Amino acid sequence: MVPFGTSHQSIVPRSADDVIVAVPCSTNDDNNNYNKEDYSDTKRQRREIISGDENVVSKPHSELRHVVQTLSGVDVINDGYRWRKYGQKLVKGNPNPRSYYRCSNAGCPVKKHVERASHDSRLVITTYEGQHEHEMPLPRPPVNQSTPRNDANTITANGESRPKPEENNPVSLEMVVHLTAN
DNA sequence: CGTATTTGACCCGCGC
DNA sequence: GCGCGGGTCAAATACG
Repeated sequence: MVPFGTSHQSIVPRSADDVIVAVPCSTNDDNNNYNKEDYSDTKRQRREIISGDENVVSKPHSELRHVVQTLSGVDVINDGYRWRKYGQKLVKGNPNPRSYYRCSNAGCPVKKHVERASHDSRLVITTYEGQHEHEMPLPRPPVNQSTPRNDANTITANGESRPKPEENNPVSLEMVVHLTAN
């Protein structure tokens, strides 16, 4: 079903530099714990509640929250989906702005927030909310992508989709996925 | 022309 | 009750 809707995180970044390794940490967030802020979404729900009438009752909390930390130079991790930016905010405790994205697919409620670590500009924290119920639209024209990398990103259980850091991967890639079945 | 991005304003929940 | 902080919307603008 979805790329990362299960226990395994098959996030397949096809950007230039991202990674692939994902650690299914759900309990022990000690070492990878980067959440200085607990990602508390407090006022987030009000929208769904009032606009959802009562439909929301159907799915009280079936949204998964994936926190992906990527050590990379770019803040936009291309996971294969089309994201539309709908906001940006400067949050406290972090000099870097947080960007809000929504899946461009019709009917796809998935959202994601992207922010950089306050003390590590290379560390990008992407928080996914919800699950994609569709396939990767990937606007990529199937004409004849002779792209050397990508397309072969079929995540493997080994997480060996490493396309190959041919661009710039001076930094060690570290990615931590935090699944929160909320 | 259509789509995506940008930016400011508005709204809401929580803490004091 | 007020202020702060965070999240979302919507209009304008830029780009393909």
